[in-house]
Amino acid sequence: MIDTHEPALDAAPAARFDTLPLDPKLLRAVADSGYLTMTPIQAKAIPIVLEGRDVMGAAQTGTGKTAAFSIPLLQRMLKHENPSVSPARHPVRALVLAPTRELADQVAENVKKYAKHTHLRSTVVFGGIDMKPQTLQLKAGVEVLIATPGRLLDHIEAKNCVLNQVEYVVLDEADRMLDIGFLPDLQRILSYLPKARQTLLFSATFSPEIKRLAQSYLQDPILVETARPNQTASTVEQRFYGVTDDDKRGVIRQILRDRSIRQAIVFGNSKLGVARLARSFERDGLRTAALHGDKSQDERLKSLDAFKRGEVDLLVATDVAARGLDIADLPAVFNFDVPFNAEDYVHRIGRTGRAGASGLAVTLVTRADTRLVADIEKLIKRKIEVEPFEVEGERPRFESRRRREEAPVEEEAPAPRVSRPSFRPVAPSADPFFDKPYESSERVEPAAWEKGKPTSPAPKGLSAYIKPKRQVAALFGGKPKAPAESA
DNA sequence: AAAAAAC
Repeated sequence: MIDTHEPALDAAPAARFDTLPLDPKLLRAVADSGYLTMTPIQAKAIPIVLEGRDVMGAAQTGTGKTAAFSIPLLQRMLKHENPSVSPARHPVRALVLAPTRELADQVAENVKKYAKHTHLRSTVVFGGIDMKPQTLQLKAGVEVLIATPGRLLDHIEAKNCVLNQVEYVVLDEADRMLDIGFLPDLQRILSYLPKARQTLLFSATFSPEIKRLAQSYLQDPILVETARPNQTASTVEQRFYGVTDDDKRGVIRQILRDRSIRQAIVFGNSKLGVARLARSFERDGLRTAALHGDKSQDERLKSLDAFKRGEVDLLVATDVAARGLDIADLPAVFNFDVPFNAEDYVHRIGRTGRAGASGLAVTLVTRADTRLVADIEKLIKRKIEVEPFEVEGERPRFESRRRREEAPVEEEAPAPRVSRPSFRPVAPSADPFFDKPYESSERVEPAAWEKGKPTSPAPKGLSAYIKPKRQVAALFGGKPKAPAESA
């Protein structure tokens, strides 16, 4: 298990929302939502957003980033009406972009909640569903538009919305939005917006490359971070079990049973794998729903809703569910596959342990995952111990059959065995890297973000993505594979 | 080794 001790970074008593210079309409909505005090990211970011500054905000998963940008933006929109435009025309004044449809939907729900006592209208547009109702909403006029990139471009090109009056832009899960897969769409969208605007970037993970790239989209920004970047919530118990592929399903079932886990998300790396895994759990009698990009949008929303309502126990999902989704009191997350990007590990396990609740995150590790685990270890700056797992019951079918041929046995209650992917746990390392103290930075001007880095303009485009060569830790006690062998 | 986001 990972040492989750965190230094107390924000010892000051939590400030209340009603100490902020907010319109009574917004304070009432906040109170309606049941919120009294601010989380650290909210306490730090809201005053700065109110000042009109560009912000890059980094805070742990599940600490209220959505409210941290939407509440102060609504306040600014109430206070600074655009005098050149009649309010009756409802031009889009604030644009929020999110990387998945479900997340856009969730953000929109929150914005609506905070704006409900104001005259400000909002709507959400994303792909996979009929454009017409969205078009009608847009033509009726909205001040706040929440969107995924592809569908927004469709609406822009169809002239269903005009974005030349946008004063505020938010990139939720900003590091993903600036990722190579989204960047072209993002740049096209930004090209339709006025240059003079306030831009906010929020995420739980920001790599140094992305931080640098992000600066080219911000003006004189302030970095707000409330914990060491890329940090996982200290309330989440993280475990890594070394297993074989054949044992993975059984291990999950066993943990669910042994720990009496009510509900969990199981993450897989591929759509096909997730679909198969979901069917397998279904056959085992678990109430299961699948969520991935090959499902219709209708099915996706139904799966998520059923899970949130507690009608299904297991949500088997790709990384479409990794980021941002707020599922109340989710007790556990399983990584059936180790994620390809270490950042996604942080986001996946961030679905549990939200808002200070406790949670369990189990990652199943096979011998082939050595490098990926080393990447995670490096990102979260914590020593990872891969533990052996004691499996109850029979071996997976093909193995037990083979064993029977060799030595026929009178099978009674099968003895527990250890799932052994033929590696040994990591030896404790003396690497001081993992115990580096965290230096809190409340207001850091961009130049200081990258100490010692060249002060030349931030690189635009692909050069920002060239990562340094990854180092393979001798995680399983073995040597890194020779190139000839790995082919 | 993949996923996501438009039709």
